[in-house]
Amino acid sequence: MPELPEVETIRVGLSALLPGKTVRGETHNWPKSFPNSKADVQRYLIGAKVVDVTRRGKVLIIGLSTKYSLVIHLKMTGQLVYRGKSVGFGGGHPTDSLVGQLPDKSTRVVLSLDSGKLFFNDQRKFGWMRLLPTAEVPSIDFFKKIGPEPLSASFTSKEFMVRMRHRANTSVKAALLDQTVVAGVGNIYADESLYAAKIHPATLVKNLSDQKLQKLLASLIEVLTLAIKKGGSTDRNYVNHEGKKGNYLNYAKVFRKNGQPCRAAAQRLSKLESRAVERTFVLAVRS
DNA sequence: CACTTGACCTGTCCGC
DNA sequence: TGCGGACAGGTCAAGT
Repeated sequence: MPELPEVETIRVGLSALLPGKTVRGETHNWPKSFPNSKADVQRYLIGAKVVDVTRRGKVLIIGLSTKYSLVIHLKMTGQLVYRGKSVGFGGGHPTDSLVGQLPDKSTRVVLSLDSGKLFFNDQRKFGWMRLLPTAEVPSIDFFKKIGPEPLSASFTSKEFMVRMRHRANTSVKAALLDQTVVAGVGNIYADESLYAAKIHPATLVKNLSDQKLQKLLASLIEVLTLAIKKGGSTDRNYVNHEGKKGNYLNYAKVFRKNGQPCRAAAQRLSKLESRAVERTFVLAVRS
């Protein structure tokens, strides 16, 4: 679930907390969540200072003074929650938090730092965190094939169109979800940007005009920017570095609105007509 | 190369 | 109430 806006929210939060702090310990209870050897942990993680926290697509990268990095993919249900020692490891405010006392039963990895602990929770165990030499990070398979950052100033609509056209025979939604086309888009922001651009998700890319694709990119940028501003989306699982939910779904127009009347249609159509549009709308929400 | 499918996992919900 | 199955949806490996 964590897509670009959610991972970016965590990145900003951890950037304010971790740099300069030293890692004192690491424990994990599910090997796939942290596959490195004990020897590597001793050599490159314990005693290392956090240098920076960066992001590429949906992947978070914690740079270390040992010239190794912790590369983290939250996949569907991953959470990265920091609790300072002064605060203790108890839960957050009940209304805006989804996590209580930590560690909990979904905690897979705990990093101890001088100032507190970083908890990697992952209900479904799809996510992972691994130590890699910083210089090798860009050359792992995932990063070698990944597309450009949609919010980067150097990303042009021309490049977007070229990449989309390579997926001529797939649905436009499948193309948007393909990380080698554009980095960081998942289900929520694909649905929202397609709706904003008035494109049915099942439309084949080859049947979209250049103009439509340009509109789609503009919508995507708009949607992602607002989502970051609202701290990301919490559907069921996502929380930020403080364990708090995101607010974007209050602004979402279609994601998880299956069966509800179409707002755009309700504004300008008679009851009879809007009923027909509602059916189309429900179709459009399904992936 | 373009595209599809199955595997990886657990918690939740729905029908019987 | 308990129990099985569908579903949730991001990647990767292996398939056509």
